[in-house]
Amino acid sequence: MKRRNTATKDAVLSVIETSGKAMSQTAIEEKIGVAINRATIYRVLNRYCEDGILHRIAADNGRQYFAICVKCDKAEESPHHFHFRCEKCDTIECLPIPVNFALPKDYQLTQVNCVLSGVCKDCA
Amino acid sequence: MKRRNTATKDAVLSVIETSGKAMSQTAIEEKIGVAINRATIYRVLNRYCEDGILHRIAADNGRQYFAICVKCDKAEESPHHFHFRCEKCDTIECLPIPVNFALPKDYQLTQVNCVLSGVCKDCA
DNA sequence: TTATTAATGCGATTGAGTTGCAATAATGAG
DNA sequence: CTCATTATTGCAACTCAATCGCATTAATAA
Repeated sequence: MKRRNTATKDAVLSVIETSGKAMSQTAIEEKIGVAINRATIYRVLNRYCEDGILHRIAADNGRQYFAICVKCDKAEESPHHFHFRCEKCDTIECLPIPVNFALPKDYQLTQVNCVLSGVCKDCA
Repeated sequence: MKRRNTATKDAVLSVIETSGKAMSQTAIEEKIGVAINRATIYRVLNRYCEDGILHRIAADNGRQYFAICVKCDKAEESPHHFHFRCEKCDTIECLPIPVNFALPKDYQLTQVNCVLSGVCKDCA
């Protein structure tokens, strides 16, 4: 299914880029300025994830956050990193800390989701 | 608020103990045999978490899982470990792999939630 | 045995995320 | 540029996990 360029898609990506952090649908809707339907935002986010533009973080508050990871397209040896969710400003940022582990024999890995929570340096 | 002993509480803990893994409310309700209200199960689970009997794992499928961690009461230096969620049998197990990281300056940590997903050794 | 109040069941509610469907609009062909 | 195709959007309804209010039940201590 070929993608089309729309103002909505650009606006969503732009808001996330500007924030420099991972954002939830709610946060995006608040910051985006124009009125965009909730379902549309989710669809845009999901498409970006499919296309490898964004990555999805499942936070311990049960919500999904979406981030542009600069490392994603660089084919690094350690694509998995920790995330930090600030309970005060409700944002998630990608920490430059690789996640290291040795999975036991016969386990097959498809997803890594590591989120540390607390108060970030800006809110401390 | 003083706790009271009830058959429900014992049954919930027993099911989790028997499974040896982390379980969701749904899984507990299925396995427990007797009919216990959904809200009650959640309340029991939340109370056990408050009391330090269980710990809560927020999985990347958006659901909560509850586990008895044998290490919880041993005051280890590394209480945080990885969890593995099997996408086939829908269980989560605590892996004996410590989570190591050095949080940047001025960050305050309150929660660690690390979940690896894929197929476990029993389902491979 | 009785009073206190924690625990439970039920139904309603919240909140995140998804889906069906009709309307709109981006793109490529002519 | 015009038109047809179909991706995208908005809206409303819906699913699912989890919570909450309230009346009822039952564990505990006096």
